[in-house]
Amino acid sequence: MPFTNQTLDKRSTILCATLELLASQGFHGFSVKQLAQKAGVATGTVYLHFKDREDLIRQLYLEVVHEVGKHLFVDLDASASAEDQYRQICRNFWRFCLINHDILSCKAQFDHLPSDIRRIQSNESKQIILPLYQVFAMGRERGEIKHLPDDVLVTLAIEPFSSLANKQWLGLVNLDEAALEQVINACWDAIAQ
Amino acid sequence: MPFTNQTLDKRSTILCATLELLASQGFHGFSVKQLAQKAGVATGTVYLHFKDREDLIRQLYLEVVHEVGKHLFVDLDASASAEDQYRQICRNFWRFCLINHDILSCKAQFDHLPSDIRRIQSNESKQIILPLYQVFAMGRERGEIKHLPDDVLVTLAIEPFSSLANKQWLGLVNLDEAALEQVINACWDAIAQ
DNA sequence: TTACCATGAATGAACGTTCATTCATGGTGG
DNA sequence: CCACCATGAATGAACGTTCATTCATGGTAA
Repeated sequence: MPFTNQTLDKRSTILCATLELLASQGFHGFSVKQLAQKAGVATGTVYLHFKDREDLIRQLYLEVVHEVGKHLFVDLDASASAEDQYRQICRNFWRFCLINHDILSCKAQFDHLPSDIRRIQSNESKQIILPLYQVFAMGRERGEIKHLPDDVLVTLAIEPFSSLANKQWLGLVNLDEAALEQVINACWDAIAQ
Repeated sequence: MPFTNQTLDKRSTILCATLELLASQGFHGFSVKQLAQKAGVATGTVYLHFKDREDLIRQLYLEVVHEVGKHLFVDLDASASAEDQYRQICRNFWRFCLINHDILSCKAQFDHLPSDIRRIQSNESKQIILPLYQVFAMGRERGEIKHLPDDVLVTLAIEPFSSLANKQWLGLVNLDEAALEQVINACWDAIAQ
């Protein structure tokens, strides 16, 4: 269980500190020396667990993606309608983004890196959100969801929540439960047939 | 006229090279020496026009925001309905994102920096898209647009296009004119009352 | 000649990475 | 039960490199 600061093995401790440092200092302000200090280990220790700086960051990204995936599909009723399943995913994602802002911040930085230097295969994250695509497929088949490519549907129906969670963190918006449901309605309107 | 590689004054030449370098190498891979090489000037010349690295980058961001604003509202008929004006803005934004991918890439990197190190006031970008807020206000008054905060409307109705343009650049989607209109319809559905 | 822009070698700080060394640990022979 | 040793995780000083920034110098237009 990464990303909780209890007694962890060294590897998780280092990954956890990397997450916090990247989320607060950004890619550019991140240094291995600072990381070691934050993690409470020697600089050399980092290199016992990770090949180099790039390996460390790549492995963090994998953890981040898995962490998101782990929370997206909880309490999902596979027999429910596409709309109901989608709405539950939205609530899960929103709650996750609010609680784990560090993860959200890191993921946003990764995802908006120039494609030239982003060595991480996005296949990983595609794999993770497969259940979402199944919900979309079901909705399309039953004529409840517009016939748009999965990538477009994700943009219209999922990404707004991470953007809004970030704005909420910045204090630009403040969505309570009721407002969240309004936004979910709006997003459903966007993809509903 | 920045961002075009014709005979420019030194300042614009440097800003232009900064844009290209940031868009391709990212924040972390960017160095002043490399910039000087790309711009065809000596490293010292950079410091004749900009106080330091941070000043250079901050000024680039201002240029980027202005450039976006300059293209968002062209061919806009102020007497048209909120929906028609919104649709025109979407087309403008989409076309701009496709043509100026470097600017899009830079802006995305800026906008997803951790708030702690992002010294740039977002007041600037708020000011730039004021006409958009007026369209939203009009739509809300006439009961054509949902009663949601401006920031939420921007997320639902504008941001998807930059996200999709980026995906198009990555080859994940490929929207022709007809598909674009479908997406505009979907976004309008999201914000329409 | 003068004023000024442009240059790029020089500088010291900071970077990622390495590696000789330390030391808490657990197994083993007496 | 003790004394001894082998182990390898952890350390952090040191290394070579690269960074942002400076400034004495050279070139050019007026």
